[in-house]
Amino acid sequence: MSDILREIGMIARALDSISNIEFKEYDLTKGQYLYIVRICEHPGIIQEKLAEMIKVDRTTAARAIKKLELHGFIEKKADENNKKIKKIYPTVKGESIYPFIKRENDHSNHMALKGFTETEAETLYYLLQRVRGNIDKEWEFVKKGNKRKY
Amino acid sequence: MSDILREIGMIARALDSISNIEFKEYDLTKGQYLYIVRICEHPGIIQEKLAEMIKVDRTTAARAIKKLELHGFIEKKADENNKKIKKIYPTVKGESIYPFIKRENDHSNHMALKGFTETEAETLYYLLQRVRGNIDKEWEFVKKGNKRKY
DNA sequence: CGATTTTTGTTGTATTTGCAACAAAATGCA
DNA sequence: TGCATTTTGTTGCAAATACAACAAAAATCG
Repeated sequence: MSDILREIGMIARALDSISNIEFKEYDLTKGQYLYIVRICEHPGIIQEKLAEMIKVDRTTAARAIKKLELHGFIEKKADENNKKIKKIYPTVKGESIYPFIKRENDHSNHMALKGFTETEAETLYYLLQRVRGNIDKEWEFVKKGNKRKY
Repeated sequence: MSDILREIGMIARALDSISNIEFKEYDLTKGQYLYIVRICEHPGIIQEKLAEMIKVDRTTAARAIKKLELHGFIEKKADENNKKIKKIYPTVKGESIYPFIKRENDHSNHMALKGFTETEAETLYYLLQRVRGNIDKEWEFVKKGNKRKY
Protein backbone atom coordinates (compact mmCIF):
# COMPACT_ATOMS: atom_id res chain seq x y z
CA MET A 1 0.00 0.00 0.00
CA SER A 2 1.25 3.46 -0.78
CA ASP A 3 2.31 5.23 2.34
CA ILE A 4 0.32 8.44 2.13
CA LEU A 5 0.90 9.13 5.79
CA ARG A 6 4.63 9.14 5.59
CA GLU A 7 4.51 11.75 2.87
CA ILE A 8 2.06 13.82 4.85
CA GLY A 9 4.23 13.60 7.95
CA MET A 10 7.32 14.76 6.11
CA ILE A 11 5.53 17.64 4.43
CA ALA A 12 3.91 18.74 7.68
CA ARG A 13 7.12 18.69 9.69
CA ALA A 14 9.03 20.55 7.01
CA LEU A 15 6.40 23.26 6.72
CA ASP A 16 5.90 23.65 10.42
CA SER A 17 9.63 23.97 10.81
CA ILE A 18 9.78 26.69 8.17
CA SER A 19 6.88 28.61 9.69
CA ASN A 20 8.34 28.45 13.17
CA ILE A 21 11.62 29.86 11.95
CA GLU A 22 9.94 32.62 9.99
CA PHE A 23 7.53 33.70 12.72
CA LYS A 24 10.26 34.26 15.25
CA GLU A 25 10.50 37.62 13.60
CA TYR A 26 7.09 38.44 15.12
CA ASP A 27 8.03 37.08 18.54
CA LEU A 28 5.95 33.98 18.08
CA THR A 29 7.38 30.80 19.52
CA LYS A 30 6.84 27.31 18.22
CA GLY A 31 3.30 26.52 17.17
CA GLN A 32 1.74 29.80 18.24
CA TYR A 33 0.85 30.83 14.73
CA LEU A 34 -1.55 27.90 14.56
CA TYR A 35 -3.62 29.28 17.41
CA ILE A 36 -3.60 32.88 16.25
CA VAL A 37 -5.02 32.13 12.81
CA ARG A 38 -7.81 30.03 14.27
CA ILE A 39 -8.68 32.59 16.92
CA CYS A 40 -8.79 35.38 14.36
CA GLU A 41 -10.98 33.29 12.12
CA HIS A 42 -13.21 32.13 14.96
CA PRO A 43 -13.34 34.88 17.56
CA GLY A 44 -15.06 33.73 20.72
CA ILE A 45 -13.90 30.14 20.36
CA ILE A 46 -13.07 28.21 23.53
CA GLN A 47 -9.80 26.44 24.05
CA GLU A 48 -11.31 22.98 24.09
CA LYS A 49 -12.54 23.50 20.52
CA LEU A 50 -9.28 25.06 19.49
CA ALA A 51 -7.38 21.97 20.60
CA GLU A 52 -9.78 19.80 18.64
CA MET A 53 -9.41 21.98 15.59
CA ILE A 54 -5.62 22.01 15.67
CA LYS A 55 -5.36 18.39 16.76
CA VAL A 56 -3.27 18.95 19.77
CA ASP A 57 -3.63 17.88 23.39
CA ARG A 58 -6.03 19.96 25.52
CA THR A 59 -3.33 20.86 27.99
CA THR A 60 -0.92 21.89 25.26
CA ALA A 61 -3.52 24.24 23.87
CA ALA A 62 -4.25 25.59 27.34
CA ARG A 63 -0.64 26.52 27.89
CA ALA A 64 -0.10 27.91 24.42
CA ILE A 65 -3.14 30.13 24.85
CA LYS A 66 -2.04 31.25 28.29
CA LYS A 67 1.23 32.34 26.80
CA LEU A 68 -0.44 34.14 23.92
CA GLU A 69 -2.55 36.02 26.45
CA LEU A 70 0.49 36.85 28.55
CA HIS A 71 2.14 38.32 25.49
CA GLY A 72 -0.91 40.33 24.55
CA PHE A 73 -1.89 38.54 21.35
CA ILE A 74 -5.28 37.34 22.59
CA GLU A 75 -7.63 37.80 25.51
CA LYS A 76 -10.02 35.54 27.35
CA LYS A 77 -13.48 36.73 28.28
CA ALA A 78 -15.91 35.14 30.70
CA ASP A 79 -19.23 34.09 29.27
CA GLU A 80 -22.38 35.51 30.84
CA ASN A 81 -24.48 32.38 30.62
CA ASN A 82 -21.82 29.77 31.16
CA LYS A 83 -19.41 30.16 34.04
CA LYS A 84 -17.26 27.29 32.89
CA ILE A 85 -16.08 28.53 29.55
CA LYS A 86 -13.75 31.33 28.55
CA LYS A 87 -14.17 32.79 25.12
CA ILE A 88 -11.02 33.74 23.31
CA TYR A 89 -10.60 36.84 21.16
CA PRO A 90 -7.66 38.33 19.35
CA THR A 91 -6.39 41.68 20.61
CA VAL A 92 -5.44 44.48 18.25
CA LYS A 93 -1.90 43.14 18.40
CA GLY A 94 -3.16 39.68 17.55
CA GLU A 95 -5.25 40.93 14.66
CA SER A 96 -2.34 42.91 13.35
CA ILE A 97 -0.08 39.93 12.79
CA TYR A 98 -2.77 37.76 11.26
CA PRO A 99 -2.10 39.12 7.75
CA PHE A 100 1.57 38.30 8.05
CA ILE A 101 0.81 34.75 9.06
CA LYS A 102 -1.63 34.40 6.20
CA ARG A 103 0.87 35.78 3.77
CA GLU A 104 3.52 33.30 4.87
CA ASN A 105 1.07 30.42 4.71
CA ASP A 106 -0.08 31.49 1.28
CA HIS A 107 3.49 31.59 0.11
CA SER A 108 4.15 28.10 1.44
CA ASN A 109 0.99 26.84 -0.21
CA HIS A 110 2.11 28.40 -3.41
CA MET A 111 5.54 26.82 -3.21
CA ALA A 112 4.04 23.47 -2.28
CA LEU A 113 1.85 23.53 -5.36
CA LYS A 114 4.54 24.66 -7.78
CA GLY A 115 4.00 22.96 -11.11
CA PHE A 116 0.44 21.98 -10.29
CA THR A 117 -2.42 22.78 -12.62
CA GLU A 118 -5.49 24.39 -11.14
CA THR A 119 -7.32 21.08 -11.42
CA GLU A 120 -4.56 19.13 -9.72
CA ALA A 121 -4.49 21.56 -6.83
CA GLU A 122 -8.23 21.29 -6.41
CA THR A 123 -8.13 17.53 -6.61
CA LEU A 124 -5.48 17.40 -3.93
CA TYR A 125 -7.46 19.69 -1.67
CA TYR A 126 -10.57 17.63 -2.16
CA LEU A 127 -8.82 14.35 -1.42
CA LEU A 128 -7.06 15.77 1.63
CA GLN A 129 -10.32 16.98 3.08
CA ARG A 130 -11.69 13.49 2.79
CA VAL A 131 -8.60 12.02 4.46
CA ARG A 132 -8.99 14.49 7.27
CA GLY A 133 -12.61 13.55 7.72
CA ASN A 134 -11.59 9.93 8.08
CA ILE A 135 -8.76 10.68 10.46
CA ASP A 136 -10.79 13.05 12.61
CA LYS A 137 -12.88 10.17 13.85
CA GLU A 138 -9.86 8.00 14.57
CA TRP A 139 -8.19 10.78 16.50
CA GLU A 140 -11.15 11.43 18.74
CA PHE A 141 -11.60 7.73 19.29
CA VAL A 142 -8.01 7.16 20.37
CA LYS A 143 -7.69 10.45 22.25
CA LYS A 144 -10.66 9.52 24.40
CA GLY A 145 -8.81 6.45 25.54
CA ASN A 146 -10.32 3.87 23.20
CA LYS A 147 -8.27 1.17 21.58
CA ARG A 148 -8.26 0.57 17.85
CA LYS A 149 -8.44 -3.01 16.63
CA TYR A 150 -6.36 -4.23 13.72
CA MET B 1 -6.25 29.74 -2.58
CA SER B 2 -7.14 26.41 -1.03
CA ASP B 3 -5.19 25.82 2.12
CA ILE B 4 -3.63 22.45 1.44
CA LEU B 5 -1.12 22.94 4.20
CA ARG B 6 -3.63 23.40 6.94
CA GLU B 7 -5.26 20.12 6.02
CA ILE B 8 -1.91 18.40 5.93
CA GLY B 9 -0.96 19.82 9.30
CA MET B 10 -4.15 18.63 10.92
CA ILE B 11 -3.89 15.16 9.44
CA ALA B 12 -0.24 14.84 10.42
CA ARG B 13 -0.74 15.93 14.01
CA ALA B 14 -3.73 13.65 14.44
CA LEU B 15 -1.90 10.65 13.07
CA ASP B 16 1.28 11.29 14.97
CA SER B 17 -0.74 11.62 18.11
CA ILE B 18 -2.47 8.29 17.50
CA SER B 19 0.79 6.52 16.74
CA ASN B 20 2.49 7.89 19.82
CA ILE B 21 -0.32 6.67 22.02
CA GLU B 22 -0.37 3.25 20.42
CA PHE B 23 3.38 2.68 20.48
CA LYS B 24 3.65 3.29 24.19
CA GLU B 25 2.73 -0.36 24.40
CA TYR B 26 6.15 -1.15 22.95
CA ASP B 27 7.96 1.28 25.24
CA LEU B 28 8.50 3.78 22.48
CA THR B 29 8.22 7.41 23.47
CA LYS B 30 7.11 10.28 21.28
CA GLY B 31 8.43 10.21 17.75
CA GLN B 32 10.72 7.21 18.15
CA TYR B 33 8.76 5.06 15.76
CA LEU B 34 9.75 7.43 12.95
CA TYR B 35 13.42 6.67 13.44
CA ILE B 36 13.03 2.94 13.86
CA VAL B 37 11.23 2.43 10.56
CA ARG B 38 13.80 4.44 8.67
CA ILE B 39 16.72 2.70 10.31
CA CYS B 40 15.24 -0.72 9.57
CA GLU B 41 14.66 0.28 5.97
CA HIS B 42 18.08 1.89 5.60
CA PRO B 43 20.50 0.04 7.83
CA GLY B 44 23.83 1.84 8.02
CA ILE B 45 22.30 5.27 7.62
CA ILE B 46 23.93 8.14 9.52
CA GLN B 47 21.97 10.45 11.76
CA GLU B 48 22.46 13.51 9.62
CA LYS B 49 20.63 11.79 6.77
CA LEU B 50 17.99 10.49 9.11
CA ALA B 51 17.17 13.99 10.26
CA GLU B 52 16.92 15.11 6.66
CA MET B 53 14.68 12.20 5.83
CA ILE B 54 12.34 12.74 8.73
CA LYS B 55 12.49 16.53 8.50
CA VAL B 56 13.52 17.19 12.00
CA ASP B 57 16.33 19.21 13.53
CA ARG B 58 19.77 17.54 13.57
CA THR B 59 20.04 17.80 17.30
CA THR B 60 16.60 16.38 17.84
CA ALA B 61 17.52 13.37 15.76
CA ALA B 62 20.80 13.01 17.62
CA ARG B 63 19.03 12.81 20.94
CA ALA B 64 16.26 10.53 19.76
CA ILE B 65 18.86 8.14 18.39
CA LYS B 66 20.92 8.28 21.55
CA LYS B 67 17.86 7.25 23.49
CA LEU B 68 17.01 4.46 21.08
CA GLU B 69 20.54 3.14 21.51
CA LEU B 70 20.30 3.41 25.27
CA HIS B 71 17.14 1.33 25.20
CA GLY B 72 18.64 -1.27 22.93
CA PHE B 73 16.62 -0.65 19.79
CA ILE B 74 19.53 0.37 17.60
CA GLU B 75 23.31 0.45 17.65
CA LYS B 76 25.90 2.79 16.23
CA LYS B 77 28.98 1.47 14.50
CA ALA B 78 32.13 3.34 13.60
CA ASP B 79 33.02 3.44 9.93
CA GLU B 80 36.42 2.14 8.83
CA ASN B 81 37.12 4.75 6.20
CA ASN B 82 35.48 7.73 7.79
CA LYS B 83 36.19 8.55 11.41
CA LYS B 84 33.55 11.22 11.55
CA ILE B 85 30.42 9.23 10.85
CA LYS B 86 28.60 6.61 12.86
CA LYS B 87 26.46 4.16 11.00
CA ILE B 88 23.22 3.16 12.60
CA TYR B 89 21.76 -0.34 12.58
CA PRO B 90 18.72 -1.88 14.20
CA THR B 91 19.36 -4.49 16.89
CA VAL B 92 17.36 -7.69 17.07
CA LYS B 93 15.02 -5.88 19.43
CA GLY B 94 14.69 -3.03 16.95
CA GLU B 95 14.01 -5.37 14.06
CA SER B 96 11.44 -7.21 16.09
CA ILE B 97 9.15 -4.24 16.59
CA TYR B 98 9.40 -3.03 13.02
CA PRO B 99 6.51 -5.26 11.89
CA PHE B 100 4.28 -3.86 14.61
CA ILE B 101 5.03 -0.32 13.58
CA LYS B 102 4.37 -1.19 9.95
CA ARG B 103 1.13 -2.85 10.84
CA GLU B 104 -0.07 0.18 12.76
CA ASN B 105 0.96 2.52 9.95
CA ASP B 106 -0.77 0.34 7.41
CA HIS B 107 -3.91 0.41 9.47
CA SER B 108 -3.80 4.19 9.72
CA ASN B 109 -3.24 4.45 5.98
CA HIS B 110 -6.18 2.19 5.44
CA MET B 111 -8.42 4.24 7.70
CA ALA B 112 -7.22 7.47 6.12
CA LEU B 113 -8.20 6.19 2.69
CA LYS B 114 -11.57 4.80 3.66
CA GLY B 115 -14.01 5.35 0.83
CA PHE B 116 -11.26 6.03 -1.69
CA THR B 117 -11.12 4.19 -4.98
CA GLU B 118 -7.82 2.65 -6.00
CA THR B 119 -7.34 5.44 -8.51
CA GLU B 120 -8.05 8.18 -6.00
CA ALA B 121 -5.56 6.74 -3.56
CA GLU B 122 -2.91 6.58 -6.26
CA THR B 123 -3.65 10.10 -7.40
CA LEU B 124 -3.31 11.37 -3.87
CA TYR B 125 -0.01 9.59 -3.39
CA TYR B 126 1.30 10.96 -6.65
CA LEU B 127 0.28 14.52 -5.84
CA LEU B 128 1.69 14.32 -2.33
CA GLN B 129 5.03 13.15 -3.62
CA ARG B 130 5.19 16.17 -5.84
CA VAL B 131 4.31 18.47 -2.96
CA ARG B 132 7.04 16.91 -0.91
CA GLY B 133 9.53 17.42 -3.68
CA ASN B 134 8.64 21.10 -3.76
CA ILE B 135 8.77 21.48 0.00
CA ASP B 136 12.04 19.59 0.39
CA LYS B 137 13.90 22.39 -1.31
CA GLU B 138 12.23 25.08 0.76
CA TRP B 139 13.01 23.24 3.97
CA GLU B 140 16.68 22.87 3.21
CA PHE B 141 16.85 26.47 2.12
CA VAL B 142 15.32 27.82 5.31
CA LYS B 143 17.01 25.30 7.60
CA LYS B 144 20.38 26.40 6.32
CA GLY B 145 19.64 29.91 7.50
CA ASN B 146 18.48 31.44 4.25
CA LYS B 147 15.56 33.80 4.08
CA ARG B 148 12.64 33.29 1.73
CA LYS B 149 11.32 36.30 -0.15
CA TYR B 150 7.61 36.85 -0.62
C1' DC C 1 -35.40 17.04 41.58
C1' DG C 2 -31.05 14.62 42.46
C1' DA C 3 -27.32 11.65 41.05
C1' DT C 4 -24.20 10.55 37.41
C1' DT C 5 -21.65 11.73 33.44
C1' DT C 6 -19.64 14.95 30.38
C1' DT C 7 -17.43 19.21 29.43
C1' DT C 8 -14.08 22.60 30.35
C1' DG C 9 -10.17 24.24 32.61
C1' DT C 10 -5.94 23.86 35.59
C1' DT C 11 -1.37 22.26 37.61
C1' DG C 12 2.58 18.80 38.34
C1' DT C 13 5.94 16.30 36.04
C1' DA C 14 8.57 14.06 32.47
C1' DT C 15 9.93 14.27 27.92
C1' DT C 16 10.87 15.90 23.37
C1' DT C 17 12.22 19.61 20.47
C1' DG C 18 15.21 22.99 18.53
C1' DC C 19 18.40 26.89 18.45
C1' DA C 20 23.21 28.40 19.52
C1' DA C 21 27.63 27.34 19.99
C1' DC C 22 31.22 24.34 19.84
C1' DA C 23 34.61 20.59 18.01
C1' DA C 24 36.73 17.52 14.81
C1' DA C 25 37.01 15.09 10.57
C1' DA C 26 36.47 15.39 5.60
C1' DT C 27 36.28 17.86 1.41
C1' DG C 28 37.18 21.43 -1.95
C1' DC C 29 40.00 24.52 -4.13
C1' DA C 30 43.77 27.87 -5.11
C1' DT D 1 50.18 20.99 -0.37
C1' DG D 2 47.82 24.15 2.67
C1' DC D 3 43.86 26.80 3.95
C1' DA D 4 38.90 27.55 3.92
C1' DT D 5 34.49 25.46 3.87
C1' DT D 6 31.35 21.82 4.59
C1' DT D 7 29.86 17.83 6.97
C1' DT D 8 28.90 15.36 11.05
C1' DG D 9 28.42 15.06 15.80
C1' DT D 10 27.89 16.91 20.58
C1' DT D 11 26.25 19.68 24.77
C1' DG D 12 23.83 23.65 27.18
C1' DC D 13 19.90 25.79 27.48
C1' DA D 14 14.90 27.28 26.95
C1' DA D 15 10.65 26.06 25.49
C1' DA D 16 6.67 23.19 23.85
C1' DT D 17 4.22 18.93 24.39
C1' DA D 18 1.46 15.58 26.57
C1' DC D 19 -0.07 12.37 30.15
C1' DA D 20 -2.15 12.04 34.82
C1' DA D 21 -4.76 13.79 38.16
C1' DC D 22 -7.62 17.06 39.89
C1' DA D 23 -11.69 20.56 40.27
C1' DA D 24 -15.91 22.78 39.14
C1' DA D 25 -19.66 23.93 36.14
C1' DA D 26 -23.04 22.06 32.97
C1' DA D 27 -25.77 18.56 30.87
C1' DT D 28 -28.11 14.21 30.94
C1' DC D 29 -31.25 11.09 32.62
C1' DG D 30 -33.74 8.17 36.04
